[in-house]
Amino acid sequence: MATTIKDVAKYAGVGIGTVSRVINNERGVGDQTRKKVIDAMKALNYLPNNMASQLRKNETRIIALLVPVVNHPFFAKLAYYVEDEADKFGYSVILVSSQQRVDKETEIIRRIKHKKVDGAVFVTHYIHDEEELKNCPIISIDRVLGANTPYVTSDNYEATKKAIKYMIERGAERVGFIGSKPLVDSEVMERERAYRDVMAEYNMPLRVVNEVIQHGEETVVVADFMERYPDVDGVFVSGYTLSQVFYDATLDLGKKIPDDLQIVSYDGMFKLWSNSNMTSVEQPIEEMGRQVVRLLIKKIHGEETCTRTVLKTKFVLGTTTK
Amino acid sequence: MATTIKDVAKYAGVGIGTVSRVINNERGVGDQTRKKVIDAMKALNYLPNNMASQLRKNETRIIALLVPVVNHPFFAKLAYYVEDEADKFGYSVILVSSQQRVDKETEIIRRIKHKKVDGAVFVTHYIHDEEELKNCPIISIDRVLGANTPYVTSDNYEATKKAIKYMIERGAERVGFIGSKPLVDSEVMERERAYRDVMAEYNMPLRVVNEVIQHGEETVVVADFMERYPDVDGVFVSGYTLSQVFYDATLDLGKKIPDDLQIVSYDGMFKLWSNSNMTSVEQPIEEMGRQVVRLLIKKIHGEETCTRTVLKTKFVLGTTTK
DNA sequence: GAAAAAATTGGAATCGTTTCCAAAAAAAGT
DNA sequence: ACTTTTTTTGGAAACGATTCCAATTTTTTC
Repeated sequence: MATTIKDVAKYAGVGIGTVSRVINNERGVGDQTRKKVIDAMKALNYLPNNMASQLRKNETRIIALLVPVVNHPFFAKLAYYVEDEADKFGYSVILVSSQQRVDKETEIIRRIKHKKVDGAVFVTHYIHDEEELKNCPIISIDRVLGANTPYVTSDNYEATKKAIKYMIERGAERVGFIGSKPLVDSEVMERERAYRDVMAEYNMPLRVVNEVIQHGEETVVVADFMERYPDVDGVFVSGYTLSQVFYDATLDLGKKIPDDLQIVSYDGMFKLWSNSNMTSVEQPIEEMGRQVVRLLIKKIHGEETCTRTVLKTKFVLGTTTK
Repeated sequence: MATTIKDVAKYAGVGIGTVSRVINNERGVGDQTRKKVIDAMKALNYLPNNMASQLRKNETRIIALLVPVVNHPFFAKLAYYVEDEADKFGYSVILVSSQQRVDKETEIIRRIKHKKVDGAVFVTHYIHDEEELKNCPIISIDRVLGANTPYVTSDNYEATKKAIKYMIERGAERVGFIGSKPLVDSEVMERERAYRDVMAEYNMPLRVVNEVIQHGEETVVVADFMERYPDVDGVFVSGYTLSQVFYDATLDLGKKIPDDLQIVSYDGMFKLWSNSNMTSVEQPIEEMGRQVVRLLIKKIHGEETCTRTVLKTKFVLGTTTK
């Protein structure tokens, strides 16, 4: 029953092609004609049917954003900026939380192939057949998915080096590293490499725990770390959840922060307490979100994109370092 | 270049109607024929084009979820459950953060009318022309949008009453209420009503601050409250952000919680500190998310739905009450 | 003022499904 | 064996836009 382009054409006394041209703001329509059409659209309360134009143009103008969980400051902020940037280009975002389930990723790939979405941003960490990803416009964050999948990341190596040296300069002598190892090849692993390099440079022994951590296991891993290295006086914590758990655990152990123990985190929680916050490497979430969208749209349109985009982090001083 | 239903039909040596029936799992196809078609689909690596079937069926199988911000535990969790439930019915969810902008809401209504989405869930708080919402499948949370817009809410009145009485039973004598007033008619206002009723019942004077709070103004409002009522020994805080700000502020003022001052929040933050958490009324987020989706899908299909759904909250004891 | 070039216009064909109707085949009833 | 009923099948029409080409009109050029 809805009014279609035909109704508008008839009402305005023009052809459907002309109406289409007016809708899409194309040039090549006379001024009076254009006005007639616009008036007709108003009079009939016409709204173009998106599904029809999608079919004809073969694009949905929808992208999928796949995150492990929505309820996490990093992903939530990322989702916001992705949505905001996509909107600027006329794209909507479908948000999917993989919640540790591989099938969700495969499902998104399926949706791309079914033309339910035009492309996707992957922030999750599962393994895929490289073949499966062929011709799928996908961009990932931090993670190396294969030759045809560009990714955006932050300067993990340099930022970690700087953070650790900062603690050492402020007196830390027994420096540890605690992290959660990603399942797949990811830039996140650069953090451990940076730590090892700094330790070598200063001739300090390694104090590392960096395993694949299941959701909920953080407490155990942290306890394990503190048991193995009870003498640490400076720790680099990789990741938001771990840093939160680690901080709480050290307080429970009666450590004075930062006097007994300095902490720096990568992507750590900013606010700890009324007047205290963690010294941390802050990722440029906004820039990451916007970049990833711009790259994806380029890829959707078949343009060339650079495969690796590294963005600068910010070192934010808090109260967990001297 | 993609394979279409026609290619499958030709390959299998059947009509396109038959193929369509197989795709949609309809009955009325002979067993051998069905097998032939399935084999053909596999052989040709056929994937139905969603846009085409959407156009024909006049449905997108997409719903929009409009929240004020994604980066907020309540909305993030809600988003997760909405997505999960929608997925069960074959719907995708487009997440939009209104970020305090009215135009985003109007934009969603536009998208429904353009058939970009089938319906929407509104969790935001702006005012709309009731006429504009006619024939738009929309469900809201907490908020009364008009006669044709059903909503889901929690038992605000009863839960608040219970929470306040709990503090009084544990010795609170000067009880206050601090909240953020919604812009539109909302069930959230029941909380203040409950507070006033309890105060009347116990013959206690009112200590209320409940205004429309712009984002970022919370600190000022809390300071204002503490200045006006420095003697409070029990406070009900409505809402997540406020409860966080309020708790920090009272600590800064040197109050001992819960000895000097008891706090209960509605939808407050659970974890405050390593071993402390806030006593609060916990909303049944999962149930709210799932219900809202089921109602919306009913509405999309033109079925009748009840206009007001009230779900039970849970009173969770923490360390901010005696 | 005629010819050439440029701008405007109309509408058939198309995108890839679903849906409907009529025809054919199979099953059931007598 | 011949109806009658039921099940299976094929394919035209439809969904509502865009895109292209040819036809028309307008503008420019000489």
